Amino acid sequence: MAGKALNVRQKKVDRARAESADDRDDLAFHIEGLRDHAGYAIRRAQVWIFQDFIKTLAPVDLTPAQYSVLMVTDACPGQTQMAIAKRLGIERSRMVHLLDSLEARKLLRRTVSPTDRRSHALHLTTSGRAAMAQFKALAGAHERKLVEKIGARDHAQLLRILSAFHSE
Amino acid sequence: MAGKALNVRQKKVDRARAESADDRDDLAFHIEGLRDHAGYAIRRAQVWIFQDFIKTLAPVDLTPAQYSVLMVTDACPGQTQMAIAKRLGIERSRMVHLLDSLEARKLLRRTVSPTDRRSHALHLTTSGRAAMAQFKALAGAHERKLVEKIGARDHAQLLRILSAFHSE
DNA sequence: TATTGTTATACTCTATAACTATA
DNA sequence: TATAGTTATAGAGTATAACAATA
Repeated sequence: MAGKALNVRQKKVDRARAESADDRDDLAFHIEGLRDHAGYAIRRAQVWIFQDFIKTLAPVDLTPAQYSVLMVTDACPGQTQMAIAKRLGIERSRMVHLLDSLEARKLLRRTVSPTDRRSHALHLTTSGRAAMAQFKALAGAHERKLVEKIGARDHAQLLRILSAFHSE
Repeated sequence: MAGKALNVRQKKVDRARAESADDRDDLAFHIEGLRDHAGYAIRRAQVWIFQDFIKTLAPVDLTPAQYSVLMVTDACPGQTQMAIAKRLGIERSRMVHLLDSLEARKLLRRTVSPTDRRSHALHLTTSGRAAMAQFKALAGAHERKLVEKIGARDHAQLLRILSAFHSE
């Protein structure tokens, strides 16, 4: 690579940083400055996980966001758009389009709340509830691929550590 | 110019903070179906971490992506755009705009490589190198806030677990 | 022919503001 | 007045494709 000579010169200038950079790949080693930043690591992880989720659920054409709305609606029917949007950290204007797509596919429907006619209560349709079995199976297959990649023990650790962010 | 983007980002952060600790209704329990999905957990974590990074580095108006490019260029000067983009998982067309912004601020400069005149070698400017001390200090302050939130032990565990994604 | 950097387009997601219909 | 849902717009980020200069 073109940067090798320059890198050697840099080692002389900054001996402390270059001490163990001998025959390892330049960039691979020098990314070390970012290795202590969880933000960088978590971005790489999210890219991998979301890409695998989308790929695994391609047969049913569901994104992570769509799946999360279906899961919460299935588990807790009758909630309003706003309640679910807040809970999942989805903007309410974004939620409109998300629900439009799910309603167009007859997986979910909005009904005007009898107690507050401004609100829309959300319910899965009969076919939506039936489809959840396949959705969950595919999501489970995705999660198992992640377990395969990082190991069951670290997977459990990861979920435990990240649970600190659920209520933010 | 840069101040506008900064202001917008800051508003986002302030609003997120203001609404953070409000609603613990029955949805909190029913989110359980997503509890076993690392993708959901990791998205929530990334939102928190990136918002805190942006807020903490607001005085110098640097995004996580800009910071990562500066860090790698500082540690390993003379690399080409493509080499750094590949390493950081940034699209090469996106990298063009990132470098435009950093070059406009005189933090970094592109020079035509003498060995391959298609390539641009990247170096920090003198003022860019000098500014890195403050950037690193602020990024360190951000990371300490994360350590405060999840604990030093889990922070170390998190970095170790997520390192599995660095080479993907 | 292949690659580097660049430009352009389309699409997704986020943030914001305005509008309506209710409350 | 305030809130739920909707619509519209602007800003980032991502994914592609095409192009010129160079290898």
